[in-house]
Amino acid sequence: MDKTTVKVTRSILKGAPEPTLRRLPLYYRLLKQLRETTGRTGISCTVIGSELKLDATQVRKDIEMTGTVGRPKVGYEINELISAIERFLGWDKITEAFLVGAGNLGEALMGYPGFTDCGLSIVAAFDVDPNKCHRVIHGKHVRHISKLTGLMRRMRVQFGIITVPGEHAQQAADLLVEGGAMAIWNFAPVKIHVPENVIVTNEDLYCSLAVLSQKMTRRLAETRSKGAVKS
Amino acid sequence: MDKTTVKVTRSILKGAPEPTLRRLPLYYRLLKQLRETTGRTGISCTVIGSELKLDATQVRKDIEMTGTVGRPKVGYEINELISAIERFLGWDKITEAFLVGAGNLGEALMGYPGFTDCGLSIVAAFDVDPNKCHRVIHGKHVRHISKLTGLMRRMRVQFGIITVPGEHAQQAADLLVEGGAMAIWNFAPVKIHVPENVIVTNEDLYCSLAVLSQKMTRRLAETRSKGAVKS
DNA sequence: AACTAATAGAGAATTTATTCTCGATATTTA
DNA sequence: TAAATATCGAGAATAAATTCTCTATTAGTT
Repeated sequence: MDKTTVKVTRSILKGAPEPTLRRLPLYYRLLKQLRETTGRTGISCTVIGSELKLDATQVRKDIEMTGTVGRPKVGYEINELISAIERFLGWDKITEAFLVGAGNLGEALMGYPGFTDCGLSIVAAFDVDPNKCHRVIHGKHVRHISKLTGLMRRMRVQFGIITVPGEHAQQAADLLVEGGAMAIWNFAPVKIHVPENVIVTNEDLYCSLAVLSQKMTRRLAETRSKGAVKS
Repeated sequence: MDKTTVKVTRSILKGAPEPTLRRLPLYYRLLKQLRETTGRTGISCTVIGSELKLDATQVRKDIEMTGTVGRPKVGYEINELISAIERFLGWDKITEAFLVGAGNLGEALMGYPGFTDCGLSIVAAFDVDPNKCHRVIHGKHVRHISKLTGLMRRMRVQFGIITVPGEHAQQAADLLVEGGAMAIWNFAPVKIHVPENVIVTNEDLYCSLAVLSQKMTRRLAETRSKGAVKS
């Protein structure tokens, strides 16, 4: 068993570091785009790095996690790399999802292009508001929330997306858990409590905003002091 | 100049580490909630940590960045801590923003509760589609995109939010830059190119999805092998 | 007033992530 | 064919983030 195998095995056992996981989609998108727009079949870390303004070694280590091997002087096969990323992230298999909260955000997600590439298929949406129910948005039915648990069990859907207002997020989570959810993608800006075996990822806008806000604040402080402070 | 002062100064000069910045809003939310629902005035890192399932020392170091000092055996003043976080992130000052793309996602953001707490005020939205213009959503006017640059300069708005489909994101960014944007919050899943002095933060759903997808994939692999593989 | 328990704060130790360096290899060019 | 060059892959070095350990301080308790 060579070194690469060891690393790949570890990546499967312990999972890739989160920073790596968050960069893989960037490579994925770039690769797909290159495949579409240009005719090239190979790519090197150097090029990927300069396109995305990342260190080439970092790109190489990330790619290593997916198990793809390259060739000196040439780089990687674009097609092979794309497949490897899909396989590594589980984007090669279809995951069906229920969405709770058919408001604007929910509707936006239902029409989100490219989720298909990630194997994510939102099969139905649910809402408490009867006015929002019985509609069809982007080809998906919106049903009353009371139907969620039953349908979820029956259809064996294991993935839930929460796009309800914060104050109802916990209820939504409870229903999804009752329906047998294995994972929940929570867009509400609240911490939801679920059993330990349920995976939760929060999409918290305020966390990103904080990063941006502080950068702006520091930039403003710099310009105010006429560039005296260098970072 | 004591040690704390040194650290705070550094946090102003170099900025806090991103992981810290992303955790501060979690504390902020918890503190606000505690202030509203309970009558307590003080809080310790231990409590914050156990509430949010974070290490107490980590919480303490994060708080240290904001310049707040606590008292042994007691902890921190909730009010003081809230203000310190607001000040540190720049959430104590109002930032006016223009939003480009009045689709579902844009509409969702316009109605997002709590942006006010972060000092973020979306003052107007813009769209190419004439059908979407001249409406008022959540009290904000939607205007035609052709008006963006002029209005932005006139009103001295320096913050832009992009919620257009990926294929138009670059155009939107160009307009915002032309209008004098200092910072852009990009919700389109594409890399936008802007001058170096413009701050960009991407809200890329695919990056989060990648983290979640891989966790699910690994979980499925574990259960398939009947728990033989432990992480 | 002494004792106990809880906590902040400082600094060390550890872990994790990123970047650098070098050798091996494949491709292209002279 | 030989030389030059770009790249991967491995490992070392560095940097960043997290966690641990200890001390001093404060509030409550006996």
